[in-house]
Amino acid sequence: MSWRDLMCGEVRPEHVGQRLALAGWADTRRDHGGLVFVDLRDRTGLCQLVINPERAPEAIGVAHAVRNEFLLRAEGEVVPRAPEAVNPSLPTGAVELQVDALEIVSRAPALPFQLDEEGVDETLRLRYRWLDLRRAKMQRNIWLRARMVSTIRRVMEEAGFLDIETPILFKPTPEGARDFVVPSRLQQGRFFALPQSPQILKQLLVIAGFDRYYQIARCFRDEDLRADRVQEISQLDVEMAFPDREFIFTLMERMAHAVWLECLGVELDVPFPRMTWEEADRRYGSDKPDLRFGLEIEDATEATRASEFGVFANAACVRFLRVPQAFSRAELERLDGLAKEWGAKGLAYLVWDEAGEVRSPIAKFLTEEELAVFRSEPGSTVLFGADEPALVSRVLGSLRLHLGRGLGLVDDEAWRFLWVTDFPMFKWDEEQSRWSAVHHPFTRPSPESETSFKQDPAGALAYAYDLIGNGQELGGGSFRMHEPELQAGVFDVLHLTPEEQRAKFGFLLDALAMGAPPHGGIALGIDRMMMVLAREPNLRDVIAFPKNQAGVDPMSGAPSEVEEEQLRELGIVLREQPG
RNA sequence: GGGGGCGUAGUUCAGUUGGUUAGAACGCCGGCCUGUCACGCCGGAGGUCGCGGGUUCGAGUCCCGUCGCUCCCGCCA
Repeated sequence: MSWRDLMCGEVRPEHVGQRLALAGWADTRRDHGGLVFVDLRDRTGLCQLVINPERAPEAIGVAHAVRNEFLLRAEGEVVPRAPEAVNPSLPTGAVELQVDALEIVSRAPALPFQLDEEGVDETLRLRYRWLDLRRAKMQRNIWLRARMVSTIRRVMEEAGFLDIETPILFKPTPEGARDFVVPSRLQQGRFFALPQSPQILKQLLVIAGFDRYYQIARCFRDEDLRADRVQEISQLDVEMAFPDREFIFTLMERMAHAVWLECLGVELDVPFPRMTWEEADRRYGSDKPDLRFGLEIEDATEATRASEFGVFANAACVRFLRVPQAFSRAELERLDGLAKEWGAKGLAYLVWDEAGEVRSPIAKFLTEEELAVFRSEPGSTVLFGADEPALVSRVLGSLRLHLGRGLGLVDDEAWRFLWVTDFPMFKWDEEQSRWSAVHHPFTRPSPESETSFKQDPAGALAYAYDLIGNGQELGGGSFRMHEPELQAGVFDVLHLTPEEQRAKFGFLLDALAMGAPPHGGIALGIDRMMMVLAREPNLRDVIAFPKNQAGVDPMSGAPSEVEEEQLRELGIVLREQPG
């Protein structure tokens, strides 16, 4: 029998009467009335073995040696459990295996942590990842991930996309994240960079005539980590010639629909709604709005233009949130502190108490007409942002998320996807005092901005789109520039000199000049999508062997020092001895 | 680079205002009972309170430093 046949936990009522060989890790062992019971564990749960001394005398001796996490192999017959013995709240089910033969395949010491315990220190879990991965939740997540990837591949192949690999050892990219750098032994003093994304390569593939490319690509960014950010990710990378936005949206919707159906049996509503970046920013204060709850931002800039209250009258933008709770002074002070952390000068508010009366230090500055605009349900609070539009968006958007979660407004059962479109093309980089690309420097301006972006970078829109799921950015894409002059024009705005352009991606400019078709595509983060699908707040729990927040693998100890000989071969001298 | 939280038994945690021999649960070891399943009962082992320094008659507890983990900001085209 194959290993697959052996996996326990798959034993179901329809197997009654069948002879089976099962393998699994012992979860618990109990002796009772001369019988020995062993629970075997695997991904889907537990299966109980019953070892009867009359039926299998040798197996009793073996069973007595069994400890938790011993790997066992048992042969026997699947029998129904006496109805009165079936406790539906217990995981071992309505059938059990009457054992004829039992074998200890592999032994184990007492484990460094208990597999059924929640909240075990993550370093410990990562250090003994092979044990951690045996736990039901991790088994489920890794299985879901495999199904997701296989479904994605199926949908992409059916749509005629060709899976093409691109190099891991490549070249530093211009902007964006820090590169992981790899020294070259054969070319001493020179370095590869690991790709942050196969962006340029996939464009070259389409230019080369592979008009529908996809890849589940590893991407690397040497930036600080977060609960939802790791340095090494997988992304579904897609590019096509003669792109059509409707085609790409429909394809991605079909893909997400198939993944959710295949993995969870859930039917997503497609097509996904769409929203321009401007609308998302205005109504949700975010470019990745979480639509699982309301609490939309409202505008009062015009309504307070002539207000007695100078803060409102003089602000470029006045917006507000109606929160269905009358906050206390202490709560308002905490919120004020948060708003200041996010850059606000302060947080003006109106509290509508249970009697429908207003309580607020600013109420006396507002006219009856103005108050009428903000009148809300008794027992609610109106929170204001009054400043530059970008700042108001950021503060109210952050407040909205904070309050939506804190007040339990988020519908945890919901799946809310949407497309965000019409992003700005450039943003002003204060530190370097120059324009930088919002998306990436190969993103095409929208048709309306194509002729105006050089004169008006601030107003230029990109032919770009993001896919959002439950408030997480799942990925994004754009149409690219197949005209070298247009690409060069964007580089100009980004202040890349012609020399820099040549040095960094002359090969792309050359390719664009040799008969490039219109092209565009999208990239979706597999890990992020898994986080949403599995409803995991931590990306590391959907990755088999993740690194910790310091970028270290507690299991292997990577990154580690190398032999001096290796450094010599690479021509590398360390400035300081580590440690 | 910055801010918050945490660090006590194998694990998860408690530990009062600084005060006797640092506790619980689970796990582990031994025994008993028993168609049991979070089994039950009895017994046992197990601790450099992250590390270093300081204050004090006395520090798990207070102070300083340091290390590690985690969450967040910066950063992540």
